[in-house]
Amino acid sequence: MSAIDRSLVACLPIFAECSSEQIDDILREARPARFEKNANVFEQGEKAAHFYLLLHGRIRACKLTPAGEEVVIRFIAPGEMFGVAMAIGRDAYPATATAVVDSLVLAWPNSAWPSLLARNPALAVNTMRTLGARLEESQTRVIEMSTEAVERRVAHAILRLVNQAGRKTDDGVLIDFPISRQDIARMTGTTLHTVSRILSAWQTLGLISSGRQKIVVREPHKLYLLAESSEK
Amino acid sequence: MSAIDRSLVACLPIFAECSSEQIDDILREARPARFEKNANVFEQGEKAAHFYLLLHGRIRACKLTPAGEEVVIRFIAPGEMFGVAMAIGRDAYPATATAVVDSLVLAWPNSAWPSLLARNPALAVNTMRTLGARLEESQTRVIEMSTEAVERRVAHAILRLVNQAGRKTDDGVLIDFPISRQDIARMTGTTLHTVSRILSAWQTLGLISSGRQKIVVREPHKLYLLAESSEK
DNA sequence: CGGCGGCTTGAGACCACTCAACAGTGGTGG
DNA sequence: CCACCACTGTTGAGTGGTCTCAAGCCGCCG
Repeated sequence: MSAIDRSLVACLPIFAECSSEQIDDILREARPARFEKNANVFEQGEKAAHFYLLLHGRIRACKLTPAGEEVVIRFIAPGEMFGVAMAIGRDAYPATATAVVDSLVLAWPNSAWPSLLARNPALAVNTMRTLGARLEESQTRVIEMSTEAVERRVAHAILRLVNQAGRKTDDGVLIDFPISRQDIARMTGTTLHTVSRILSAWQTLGLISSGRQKIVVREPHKLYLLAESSEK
Repeated sequence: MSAIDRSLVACLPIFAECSSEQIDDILREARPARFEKNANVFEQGEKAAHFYLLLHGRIRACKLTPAGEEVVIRFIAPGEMFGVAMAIGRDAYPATATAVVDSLVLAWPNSAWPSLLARNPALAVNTMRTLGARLEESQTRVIEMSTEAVERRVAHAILRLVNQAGRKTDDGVLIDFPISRQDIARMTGTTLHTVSRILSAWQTLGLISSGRQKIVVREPHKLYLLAESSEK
């Protein structure tokens, strides 16, 4: 079991600098779990009992505002850790994690964290890097929302999705999981109506082609120019 | 020298769980430095050579967008670490750090980081908590900018400043460092004109009193209600 | 085949931005 | 010590991008 797992995860950045023995050691305490599409791995506010590594599938991390609106924090790709409340000193999950397609995860009990950390110093370094990368992405979003109009924000969000989940096809780059106008609206701080209008306009221009929960970017470079150009 | 320093920093959360010997050990590699008001401790994009702890004063962390606009990431209070590019695996500073009042910092060479970490496991844990707290604050800002109108965002920003830098006075709670309308605009993604109008309105209502680079919150509770109330 | 969830599109209203002019404040140098 | 200037803040008018409200379409699944 753990031999199979190791081959799946050994090359992940989170285990960089770890020896095979250390990785086996870490994996020994993990249990695999499957979650169906639309199932929650955990919910915001729930007491954190485990932390996770996504092996296969796609997870959406979502926060609920006091007013009841939902904001998409990020989409989690295979190979990423998530639900690491323990690492940042919290005892409840700060967001809700939902499988957007059938997903396979590894789950560690929180109690395993301190000893894993003590035995594997590289894990701490890698976790700090991961947190740093997420912090930068979050700050990038703050900056975009501070300075950019809606169309540019949507363009940046879609380009980010292309980087994280793009799959080349004959027509262009497909975002390789179901994503709705509403999802994009909740990532960019706008409404599904405005997103729909923008995507329709782009479709007319030939930049993308899209359908029900599906987006194919036909002209990534032109979309990039639209996202970065300072005029207009 | 290091004995003096230790008494200043021993109670900081970043050194929680560290023994006196460990703290002395950490401080031995640090050098104090002073920065005058408006001086930059470091600039965005500059190669990171040191990481810092603010002992006294106030630092503003600011990011410049490709289009040349500035966004205020945060204000750093005494006792906080900053410029920890090394910890998150970057070799350049991601933002510019400017002293908003005359400030005193401790500076460590980046080369000290790995050995400090190796010798003080608690430092890694505390750094992860710090990063986690910043990540949450950044995400909170994303959520506010996604879902709230400008007036509420300004209210939240000012309440945050009250928590971080509030000083009780006869008139109310003073934000204890010079802060302009422009600063608030760059924290909330709006313009100094709009901030000025909002603060003028609040002044008329008696919620605050303000002047040149000065804000006193007279009615924190009413401001809180304004920030949270779902109607309007 | 019916219903539901996702998507599209139009019309109107309004918040916040832009542009513009001016007033207070504090620091500086003659 | 006063005059000047740079910086900060105030306020008005007009505009436009985005939201809200509303209606209807499409495609999938039960």
